[in-house]
Amino acid sequence: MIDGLDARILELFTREPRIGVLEASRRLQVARGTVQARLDRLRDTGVIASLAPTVDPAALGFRVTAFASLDIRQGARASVAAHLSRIPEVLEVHTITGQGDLLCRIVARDNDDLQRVIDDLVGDDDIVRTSTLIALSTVVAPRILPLVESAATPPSRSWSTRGITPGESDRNSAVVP
Amino acid sequence: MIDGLDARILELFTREPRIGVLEASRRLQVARGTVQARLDRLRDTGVIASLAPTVDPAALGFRVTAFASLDIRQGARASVAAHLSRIPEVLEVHTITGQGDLLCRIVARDNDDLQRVIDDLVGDDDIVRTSTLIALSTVVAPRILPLVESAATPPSRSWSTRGITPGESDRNSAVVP
DNA sequence: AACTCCAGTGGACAATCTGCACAGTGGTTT
DNA sequence: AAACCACTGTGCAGATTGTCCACTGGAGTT
Repeated sequence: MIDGLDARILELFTREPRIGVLEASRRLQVARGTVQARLDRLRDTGVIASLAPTVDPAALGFRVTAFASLDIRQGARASVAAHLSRIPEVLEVHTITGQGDLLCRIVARDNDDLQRVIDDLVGDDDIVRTSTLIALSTVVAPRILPLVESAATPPSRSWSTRGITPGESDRNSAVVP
Repeated sequence: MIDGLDARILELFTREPRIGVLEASRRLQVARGTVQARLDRLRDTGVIASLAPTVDPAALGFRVTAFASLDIRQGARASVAAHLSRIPEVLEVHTITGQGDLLCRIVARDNDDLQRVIDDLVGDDDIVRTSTLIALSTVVAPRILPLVESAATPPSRSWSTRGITPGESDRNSAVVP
């Protein structure tokens, strides 16, 4: 899906988001248009899902993160989903295999507040049982770069054979106006 | 921590990241400097944790998401953490309460590939037991705006009393040069 | 009541960047 | 061989950014 240059672009923009296309092209030793085209394609293909700023719930005062596993009544998935999406502290919900039916990522201001959120959570009669795991500390913070690099493995791809290796940028003769 | 204007700024930049400070100030009916100052402060206070592009693992070919709960040997947390951070498919790890000791968010190319990732995962002898939950579907996609809105305390705060209500922007007389 | 503090306003400036276009090059594919 | 495609280097107009400035008005303080 992506090649080494894409990975380097993603890495650069992840580390220094405000860098801009022009400066990025300088750092990567490629033409500005190339970086621009790559970025456009990365957005078009969905690799770059969003350019939205990442908001830290902790900085908003929600210092507790927890994962709640919910057992729900058969066929009530949709209604439970609607219920959950109405709770702001529910950041993410997945259907999962295993004992539980749903796994929610939730936040709260503190442990007492977490109780309130959980009470909100289980306010739906279609939720049969819940089990909550409180995140005590973050061992590996959310990251994506290692995966990006591992996804870029093949040094060359059909739609991008050149521009991978740094230092070959001025091989073309310049266009004389 | 944040007020209504901050929330509206975050919402605007989340929905339309490429909007720019100038256009944002027009939409929000406030002075450009205000938006700029708010954004600076949101970054300084950590509310905006990052401006990095959000990369979608699925678009990189990692279509399977799973959560792995790991029981680890006493006191081996640090070494296990190091082990986990060496695996690119491990996107996030938390220490948790409850039966397991660690909760990992992992991705893989497909179900077979997930087995490989899990094998990598349990390659550490300090990991005693694992239990994996595969995410079958996303019921509520990762989101933050509802929380932002709920965090936006009453219309006024100590360091931001004005500029909340639209339509009052041109109340001040202009500075005549 | 007078005063200070602070966030917001409207404006101005230079410097920079973006979006877009173009022709030429060279590797790959048909 | 011809077509195709990605990349390069370049140019340009328009827009935006970063950073000043002086002033206004509300809130809290002395």
